[in-house]
Amino acid sequence: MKKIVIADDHPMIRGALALSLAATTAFGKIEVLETSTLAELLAYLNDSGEADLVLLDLRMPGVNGFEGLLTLRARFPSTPVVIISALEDPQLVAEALALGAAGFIPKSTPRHEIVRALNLVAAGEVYAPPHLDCPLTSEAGRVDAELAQRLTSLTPQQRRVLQLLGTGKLNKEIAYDLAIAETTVKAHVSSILHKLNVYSRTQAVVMAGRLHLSSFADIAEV
Amino acid sequence: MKKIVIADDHPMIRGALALSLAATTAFGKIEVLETSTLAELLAYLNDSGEADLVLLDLRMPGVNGFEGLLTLRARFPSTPVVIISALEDPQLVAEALALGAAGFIPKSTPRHEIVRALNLVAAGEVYAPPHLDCPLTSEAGRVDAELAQRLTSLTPQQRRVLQLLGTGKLNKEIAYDLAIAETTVKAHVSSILHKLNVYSRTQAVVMAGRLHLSSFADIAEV
DNA sequence: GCGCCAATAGTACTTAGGAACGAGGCCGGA
DNA sequence: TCCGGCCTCGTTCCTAAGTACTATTGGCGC
Repeated sequence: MKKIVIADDHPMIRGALALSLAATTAFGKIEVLETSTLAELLAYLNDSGEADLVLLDLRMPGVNGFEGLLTLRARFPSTPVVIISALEDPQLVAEALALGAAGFIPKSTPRHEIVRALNLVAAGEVYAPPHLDCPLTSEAGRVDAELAQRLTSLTPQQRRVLQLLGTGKLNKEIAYDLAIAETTVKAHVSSILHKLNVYSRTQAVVMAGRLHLSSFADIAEV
Repeated sequence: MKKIVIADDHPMIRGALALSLAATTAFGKIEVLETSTLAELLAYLNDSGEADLVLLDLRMPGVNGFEGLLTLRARFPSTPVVIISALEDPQLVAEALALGAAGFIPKSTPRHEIVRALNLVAAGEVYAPPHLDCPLTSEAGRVDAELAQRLTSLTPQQRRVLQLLGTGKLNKEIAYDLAIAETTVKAHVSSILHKLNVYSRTQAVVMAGRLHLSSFADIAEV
């Protein structure tokens, strides 16, 4: 019995995805749960242990970018996450996959294709929309792709630290939040700075912040 | 002879605005210049002194949010800046005006209304799209409005410092860039932190970064 | 068992950040 | 003319940040 969680603030989308899941054979017997906020999703995973798959909307109340994906990858590294999104910017897809998403399914994808995608993911493969031309080499996304590359080189705990860094917290506060010593936080921060090739926490925050939102800003203008 | 600069990366828009300017009587005799990048605009203003009006597109290559407006307000506080934008989110308008824009003209505005808006601005008034309902009280924009309010309380030099802070620069680097002593930079940073009601440069950067991009992210999802 | 790596944590050290003073110059408004 | 705000710069002091080591633990693959 596989546990699959759908996280999307739009009930209609959740319903459609649940239908597609029901039509997917590769998972065998499945149990589908739905949540409408990131907090709800995290609370559930914390209580009931890791799920076997998470379908995550990129845009949820209170979470604009890849924060949700990053959080999930950090706290539950072994749980595959498929990104669901109304947007299908190649750069966005590239970043999502670089950040460890197991797939990227635009909401405009036809049902049968969604089923095919889910079967792929169930088999451990990575799914990307086929009509997007080689996303990783798109010229505009090169910088972000490299940035995403660097972010993926972070360990789960380091991602947690980076996330808290992004809220402007002090090392001491981060240590308290993660229940570890401040020296350990410093060790993580040093490692993060090296991996991101910057020399101050502020620069690290700027880089991370860019990834969270830049993709949206770039396509906001019609 | 009034000097007016149009900054927009789209030639068609520039042309349309130039036409509207030609039909505007309140400025008297005018000289219209066009630039397609923010850097070009700044270079021109640096060389030839302040203009009498700048029409600035919100979305230019390399500048996603209010960075251009902030920069202009910081370096040339007495030059009125009218924001041109394809977007007309009330919150966006509120923020732009709070940041000192002399007006906000959506690209969908009909020609005669643009002329009316420019006449208003020429008379020292502030123009906002009339069909947007009391932008400053929109519930979702309250936080950002307050934030914008705080940012406007910064002095021009402090805005310059904040902008450099936003790139992750050290105090020493900021001092070098602005050709002032590091102690002076520290004084500015301290003042900025007080005004923004935060206690570290990183938090200040996060706040500023939120304003630059949040509006775009909030409306990116259709 | 052995080696690798993430995570933890410690010590010692240097530098950056920031607060809290004071103080002088400049400029525009009352 | 005086006052106040902005910008400048200095001193002193404390804390936060970051580096450079070392070391232990536990998991995971060979």
